[in-house]
Amino acid sequence: MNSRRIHVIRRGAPSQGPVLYWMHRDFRAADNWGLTHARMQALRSGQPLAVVFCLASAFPGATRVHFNFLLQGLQKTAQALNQENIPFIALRGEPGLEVARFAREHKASLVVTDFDPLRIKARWIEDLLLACDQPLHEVDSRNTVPARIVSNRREFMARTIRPKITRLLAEFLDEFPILPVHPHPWPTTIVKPEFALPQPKSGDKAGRQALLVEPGEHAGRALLQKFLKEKLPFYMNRNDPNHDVCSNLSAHVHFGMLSAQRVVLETQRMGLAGENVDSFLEEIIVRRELSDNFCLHTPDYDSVAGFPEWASESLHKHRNDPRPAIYSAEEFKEGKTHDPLWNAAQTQMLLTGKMHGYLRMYWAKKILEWSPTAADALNTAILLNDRHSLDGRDSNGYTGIAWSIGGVHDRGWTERPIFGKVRYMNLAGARRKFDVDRYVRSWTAPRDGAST
DNA sequence: ATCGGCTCGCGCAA
DNA sequence: TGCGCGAAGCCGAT
Repeated sequence: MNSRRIHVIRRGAPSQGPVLYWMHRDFRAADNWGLTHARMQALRSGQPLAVVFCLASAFPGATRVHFNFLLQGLQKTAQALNQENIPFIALRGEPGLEVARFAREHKASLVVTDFDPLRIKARWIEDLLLACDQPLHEVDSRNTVPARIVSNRREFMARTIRPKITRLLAEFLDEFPILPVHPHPWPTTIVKPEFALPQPKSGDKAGRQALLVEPGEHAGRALLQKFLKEKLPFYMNRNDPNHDVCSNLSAHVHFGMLSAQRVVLETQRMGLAGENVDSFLEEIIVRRELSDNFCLHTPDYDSVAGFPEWASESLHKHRNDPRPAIYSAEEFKEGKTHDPLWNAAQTQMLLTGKMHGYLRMYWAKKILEWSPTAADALNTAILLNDRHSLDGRDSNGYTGIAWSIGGVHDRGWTERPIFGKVRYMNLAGARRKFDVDRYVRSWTAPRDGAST
């Protein structure tokens, strides 16, 4: 495999001892460069290999629905690893500390882990570095071209990162190697991981509906096949939420149950081409890379401090503009605004764990319009998305919301109240693009006590 | 239905 | 230094 995918965080003299792969972003056994690197190192040194996962006791914003999706997927991943003679070890607690403890106890010679630009992951990795002496390698399995290779600074917009990615695609869009079943068995008995899966309470619509999505890496590949065959030909309708043409892959991709690189390879293998394919590849390659680039090079990726200068100034200038309405966090959450389209989008997210791509922009921009300040709006949007979207707590989410509210990766537009020069969107625009009333009818929450 | 203006700054050509 | 152009638009003129 291309050694440029490997970012050495801590070097170490070669030593005898098992290799650990600490999985915390790319939750899959297949198409995983981090696991591939760990396996190849263990093969080379003739050592056993284990995959270690630690269930964080506290993961801000995550809910039972998220944990269910993750843990059900991990059961499949553990089975797949078992076929490869690689044990899957589930720990619980503070991830960096627990993985370090495990590495010390088993005298590991190397720890390999996933790349992730979010702050919480940087803290976990710092914890691990302080709590053990093992060398640590980080591998970017989330992006086709590793984020650290694409660019070493914050990119201005998609236009500036696109040529940098395109130049490197020939080098990094390669097939994942097939490796032998691992020949060196783990020396000690592994307690089979037991995930206590909290079941949705009866009457918990959100929990039930979100779980109708089949989790796991096999399900992710099946969804991909279905999308490429049945929906991609109609992808020109992607901005119409009444059309079921979106990939619906974001939850699987967010949890790393499906590799973005596999998506690209599979699209190519099927010989697909044309405008629809170009649009889809732009999303799965360029926009994803841009999101990781934004979070990697913007410490305040979830704060107004991360907004570009022109947008911050403009929003500040309009901070005292009268708002047509101000809603509390609770009113937003319950979908109790005056705008039926906004309420419908919010309801769709609450019930299914996802929101249509076009509506995400509209939804976030209206939160800006109906909040006391841009900072309040950003907090509200991030809180709701992290908590209720299955693909929340992802660089994509922080970047998309920063685009909507703070003009990140966008340019200025006609100055107007509240928004200043940040791009404005309204109901009239939505009506021009699709049948708003039809969408609203399909996602109007039934009132309590109403018959169905 | 379609067009131009709004508005900013990067990256490239010169 | 000048110029083209961009992550999803709006609005008024024609």
